[in-house]
Amino acid sequence: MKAIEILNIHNLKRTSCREGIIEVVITAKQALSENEIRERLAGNYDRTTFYRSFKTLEEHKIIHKIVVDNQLVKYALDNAVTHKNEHAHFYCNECNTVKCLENVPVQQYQLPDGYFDVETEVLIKGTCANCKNQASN
Amino acid sequence: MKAIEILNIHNLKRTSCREGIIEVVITAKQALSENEIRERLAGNYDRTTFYRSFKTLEEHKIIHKIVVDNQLVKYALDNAVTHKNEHAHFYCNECNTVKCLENVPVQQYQLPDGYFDVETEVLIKGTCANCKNQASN
DNA sequence: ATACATTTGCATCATTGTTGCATTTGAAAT
DNA sequence: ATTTCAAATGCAACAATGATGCAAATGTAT
Repeated sequence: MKAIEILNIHNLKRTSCREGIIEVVITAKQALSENEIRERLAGNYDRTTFYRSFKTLEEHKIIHKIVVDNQLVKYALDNAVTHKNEHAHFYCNECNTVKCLENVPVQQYQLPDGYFDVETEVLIKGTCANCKNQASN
Repeated sequence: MKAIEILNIHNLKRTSCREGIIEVVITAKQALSENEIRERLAGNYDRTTFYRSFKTLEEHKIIHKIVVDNQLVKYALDNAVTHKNEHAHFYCNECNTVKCLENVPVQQYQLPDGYFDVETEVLIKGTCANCKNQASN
């Protein structure tokens, strides 16, 4: 799926900023921060534009945001695009990266009476496979 | 358990700021933000002092932090004090409150090979029992 | 090529997190 | 009770993220 197709499907204007963000996020192996996305982008965009683009893409469920410990914000392609389920996220304390665990679905939680859930976020913190290997060398 | 006892157990100096924060959090029915805690406190403390007090109390697992959508930060008494398990948290979209679901333990997630987990955060968003009742009136 | 709604860039501000450093305070020793 | 010193506080300063108003630029339908 190309960035422009995604924008068309959602009836969003095909601006270079939006297109660029989607392309970067599609090809990324991990969730990326605002600055990491900016570095991988050709154009030079204002922070506000970035912020508003992220917001728009989030609202259309093209990307989603993962926040670690308040302040570390990362973006990744959303399930709605990849046609997968809600998944858990993993934050590696060693390399500071966030990965979508696409094969780790969010579990159902039994809520107390009267509670109604809309969405569940699961963030697992620890050491990723990459960093664990390095540690055992 | 009194605030001073808790500080003594952890070998922390009994400063009025720390004591006050613990007392507020112990009696709170929900997780509270920095400002909500400040309002319930007698003394007037600098933001940095607050920040460092929270950090110290967190490090000693006396309180813990719940972050909603990056920016909404709430504090609550930690499991280690109440002798309970790691639990899920609930954010109510209606009344904007965060509650510890002490009876909803965090579930175990099966991670991909090589991944090692240390901690899992679960935040469930939706409507709380209180707000659901009001809606049905 | 034109027109207009949308998006962008810039300015500005709020909230949370963080650090350095001088001053104050808690608590141990006398 | 007084002294002493490590630890905590208050203040200043700064970083990252979120947010809004408004004029200028841009995408897209005509």
